[in-house]
Amino acid sequence: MSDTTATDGRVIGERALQTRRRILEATAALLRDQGALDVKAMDVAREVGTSPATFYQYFADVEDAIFALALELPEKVAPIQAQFESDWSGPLGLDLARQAVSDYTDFWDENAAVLRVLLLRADERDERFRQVRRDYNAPFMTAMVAKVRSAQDAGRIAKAIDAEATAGAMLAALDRLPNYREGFEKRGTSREAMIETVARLLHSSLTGEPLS
Amino acid sequence: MSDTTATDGRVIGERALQTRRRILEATAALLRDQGALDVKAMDVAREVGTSPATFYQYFADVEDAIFALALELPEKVAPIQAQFESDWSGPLGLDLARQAVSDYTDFWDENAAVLRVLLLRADERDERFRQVRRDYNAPFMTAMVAKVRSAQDAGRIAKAIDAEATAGAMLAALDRLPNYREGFEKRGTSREAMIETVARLLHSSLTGEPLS
DNA sequence: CCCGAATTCTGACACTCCGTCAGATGGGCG
DNA sequence: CGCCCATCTGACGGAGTGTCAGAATTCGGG
Repeated sequence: MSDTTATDGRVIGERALQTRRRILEATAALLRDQGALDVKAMDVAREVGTSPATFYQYFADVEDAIFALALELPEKVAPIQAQFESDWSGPLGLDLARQAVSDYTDFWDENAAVLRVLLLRADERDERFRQVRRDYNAPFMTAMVAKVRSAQDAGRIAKAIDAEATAGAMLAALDRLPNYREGFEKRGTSREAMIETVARLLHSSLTGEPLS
Repeated sequence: MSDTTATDGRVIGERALQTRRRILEATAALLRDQGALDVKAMDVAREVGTSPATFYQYFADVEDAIFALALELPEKVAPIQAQFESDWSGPLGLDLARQAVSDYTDFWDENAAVLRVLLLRADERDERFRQVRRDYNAPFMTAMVAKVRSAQDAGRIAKAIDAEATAGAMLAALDRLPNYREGFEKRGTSREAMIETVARLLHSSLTGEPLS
């Protein structure tokens, strides 16, 4: 694990680490409140109560600070990824799926602002955000692909189905649906109903067991 | 249908409409090439070969120009939405689903840059982008919800499934997967395989017919 | 064809933000 | 206490933002 450095490359000490951390927190807060297009380096500096020059001591620009926040996501999401590795076939499978979907939804709610930028910049083909997205997605994908493959071996899912594409589609649903939650709730679909449904879709699509 | 106006509210004529159009095209091009966070009003003006002041005559800022581009999407996507309204049950259903998924994927590939900002700003709770997202999504949602409901009435999908959430999950897959295409192709999943798989997932989840 | 009025465009400006220094500050250690 | 080095910042040139007043262009009527 490499040490944290300033923009000029030098390894930084304890006081600087704290400053850097405060800058990251302020960036995250502004991202939540104002959206990705409106966060200015100068706003962050003001929020932290420091000079703009200090911001540039630690980050090349605002995007670079958001990138640093994105780097912290794979680690935070690891326990949830682990839940996707258990065996979801059999009578308890749906319960496991439900728990996994619920936890992943919570995770999204807490980290939505950073996740949105991560996905946006990766979609826009920025190589370093892509790398983080890969690290973030890979454990989900691997686990879900394995489920589909084993359902295919058991003859419960057609061979014409592509395991990777199926896993990708399920991850897509998990990543976009939290963003639609508010709209759903306005139209009478509760959080619980959403989780229940997505869990069943996931469970059915990954294990090949019928939608009931 | 209301007339197009300048930022000061006056209705504009033919020459101005053309200028506005050129500004929009330049904005779309820069959005594709540089990503949402990097488009400057001045870049757009340079690209069009006009003074920055002209840009501000038609749009309050860059986001406003992107919003104008987003406003054109619902109309462009209408023919594809119509494809979701046909009956997908029976032996031809899967073919119809395949065609719909293929066309929607093409649409995404052509309009990805604007769609990404539309979704981002709507996710970030910007009210006017939300309104456009609603207009854009509603026909898809209505059509897909109807399919699920009728499959539920026929007993092929459990009542515990929420029709809206199912439709939302499928739309989520359709909206995010084009962004993963490149990564999939690098790992050996062709565009055709992806469309085939998503079509089957859609077909199965919306009609309740087995995944084979 | 020319003129005046309406429309469209832009130079110029004040302001804010960006990004980089050289040098000031300050906390820990001998 | 005083030195040293990590850390911070004032100050600056450059770029982007957003707004005018007035210049340029178009167009209809005479």
